[in-house]
Amino acid sequence: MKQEVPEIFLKPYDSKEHEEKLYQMWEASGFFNPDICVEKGVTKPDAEAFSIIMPPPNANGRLHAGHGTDMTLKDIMTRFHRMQGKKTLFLPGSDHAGFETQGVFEKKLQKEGRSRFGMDREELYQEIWDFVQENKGAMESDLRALGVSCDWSRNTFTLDPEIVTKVQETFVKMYEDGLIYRGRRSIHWNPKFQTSLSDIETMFEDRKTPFYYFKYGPFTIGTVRPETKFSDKYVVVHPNDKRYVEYEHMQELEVEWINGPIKATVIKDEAADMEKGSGAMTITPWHSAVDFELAQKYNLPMEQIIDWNGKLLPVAGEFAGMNITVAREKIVEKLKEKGLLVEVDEDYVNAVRLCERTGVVVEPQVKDQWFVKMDSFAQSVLDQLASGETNILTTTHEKTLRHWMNNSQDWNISRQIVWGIRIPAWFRTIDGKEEMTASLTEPAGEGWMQDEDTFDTWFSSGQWPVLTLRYPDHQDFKTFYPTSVMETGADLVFKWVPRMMMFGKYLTGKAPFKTIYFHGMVLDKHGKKMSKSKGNVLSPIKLGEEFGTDATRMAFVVANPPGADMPLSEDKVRAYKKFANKIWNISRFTLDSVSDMSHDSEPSYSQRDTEILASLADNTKEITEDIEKFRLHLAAEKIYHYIWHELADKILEESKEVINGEDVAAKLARQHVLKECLVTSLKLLHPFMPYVTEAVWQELPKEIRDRDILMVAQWPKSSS
RNA sequence: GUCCGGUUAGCUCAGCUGGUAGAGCGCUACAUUGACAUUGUAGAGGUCACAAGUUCAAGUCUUGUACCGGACACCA
Repeated sequence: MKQEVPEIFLKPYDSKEHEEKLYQMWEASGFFNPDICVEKGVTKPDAEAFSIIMPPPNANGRLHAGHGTDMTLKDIMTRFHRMQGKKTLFLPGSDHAGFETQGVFEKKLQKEGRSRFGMDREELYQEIWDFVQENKGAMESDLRALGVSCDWSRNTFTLDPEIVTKVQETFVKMYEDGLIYRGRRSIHWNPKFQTSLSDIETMFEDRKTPFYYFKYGPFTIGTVRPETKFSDKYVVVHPNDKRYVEYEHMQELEVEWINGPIKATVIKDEAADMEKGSGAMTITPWHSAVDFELAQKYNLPMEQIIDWNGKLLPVAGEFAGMNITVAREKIVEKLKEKGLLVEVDEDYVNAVRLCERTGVVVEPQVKDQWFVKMDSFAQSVLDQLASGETNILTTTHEKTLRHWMNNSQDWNISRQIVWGIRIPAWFRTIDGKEEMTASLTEPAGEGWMQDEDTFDTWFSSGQWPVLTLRYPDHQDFKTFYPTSVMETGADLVFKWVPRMMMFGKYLTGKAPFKTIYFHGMVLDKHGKKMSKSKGNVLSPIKLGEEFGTDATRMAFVVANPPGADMPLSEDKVRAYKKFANKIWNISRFTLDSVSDMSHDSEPSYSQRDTEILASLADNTKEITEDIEKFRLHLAAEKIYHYIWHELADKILEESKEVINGEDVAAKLARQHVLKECLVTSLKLLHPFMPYVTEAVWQELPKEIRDRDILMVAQWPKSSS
């Protein structure tokens, strides 16, 4: 009985016609959820687990090319393992992205002529919450458009009440375990956004800054920051510096300085670099991390010169109240008038520390903050790598991470912003004595005030695998922890990844993931960084609309090995759009060729038939292995190559003769072969190009498909 | 300064455990009522930076050279 080939195949594949419908079908089927897969019998109850956690995309923006790679790679692995019959969970979530979001929101306020200062804490929080909810919805619809097969029923937000409580509990536990301390230390201060930052939230930028040499008593000192020098009462020289042998350690001298004579003390310490300038420097402990350490070493007094807004304090005398950028020139002018300016190096290039998110110049300040002791945690991360409990696919990133862990600093986790999880610490002063404690609820007794600060965003996202799987009691935690793979951007190698490793091990005793897969950055077709200002940004959503999501996904994975940056061009995406259409036409041809085939008859294969099936099995084996071993870029290329240059170019071409020939037995055998090639190819390609393969699958006669939905069909066996 | 990379077709890049090289774009020719104009088919194009070594065999492993680049650190 001849079956008509569905009409839909008569025109080229139109992604727009299918994608949304198919996603809705998948979602409605419930098969994104591993529990439902078990319930409905597509996964065995005792099947092995495969789990992957979505790095929470920030809830303040849309999906960009980086996310495109990220989500595509994860979804490929998810779909593959699901088809292999594993209990497969891809768990979605989003991150409140503390300071970053508040920064974005404050810019919005600025545009509206408003400011967060003076706003009520609750009111501000609520406004940001609403702002984020909107963006969060947009982000989630972007993920759906990309065909991401994650389990939306488990969608988690870092500010869900349950998560907030868990994060606070971790703080209390760490406080009680002595892993967190309150310290008065030199921190990075963002004067515009009024918060402290951790090292990794800052970056350096080379700027041409005049380098001034001033006369300081008998010394010549060099500086790029005269505005901090008002109360510099200590001059440091190297103990071996022959120029200064006549001065002794702690010797006092009277020197003429900015606002008149002061008493200066000589410090001899190896921190002074004899090669640099005159070899003598004065120190400003409050506004320099290096100076701060020296001051601590010798127990020197510290004085704040610049206030929290970047203006000079009364210690600056006539310059008090001035913004430091304005004050600098005036101070230099005054020193020049006093004859204390020796020389100016106008070509000096200085590395200025900036806030990574906002570009604001960061001011070192001394402040009481919460710090995580990193020694034991850094060791824990190193141990996880050394023992092989966690394996990083790319050795170069493993080296980077090791290097970072061997040089880790204590981590400042307090932020002076409201958008985040409030630190559950309490302070009070009783009889002039300060007390503090950590507790989820207000401690007993009078006068306790909760810390106003919130956690650094990485403090919560660092616990993500543990939090999303509902440690410690939930069944998800028992089934899916440790997660199988952490696939994320290489830029997170020392931001997010080690924090998850330290928290995961600390809280559960087990590393949070077995394998770490880093992908690189998506660059433009010339290998340049994508940026809005250059106008070379490619949006995965727009590419999907123009060329189809399948084509976009293929472009993100082919020739994109772990760890390396990848240039992306529209041409590349367009090429895979052609491929989607090729699948469409192969399917049409095959369905037409097998339309009068008898499915229950036993074929008698020719030698060539056997060869074709053997080659199919070989390809299946290689592609399966490539995916299992995280060589997704090779698997994608192989399936592409097989379908186009073997199946279409050779097998289909040579089959025309057999199908149209007189030999009924040979025709029947070849029909079985073609059917097998099509079904297997669709399955192999499905993780990469889910839409077009599913669209074809839905048109296949029931006799030749093992499940109604390709997404949960059984992965082909590689041995024939 | 410390630590990492890279050098393969005109361009941008793949190439897993060593077996004389691949993709996309570009280029050339042919093909349009028989799966495919949202094109297809065929083809040209590479002493795999250089040198030495290991090996029966090196783009692939080792060492060195040259030239590019990245990350981190540094505000005297």
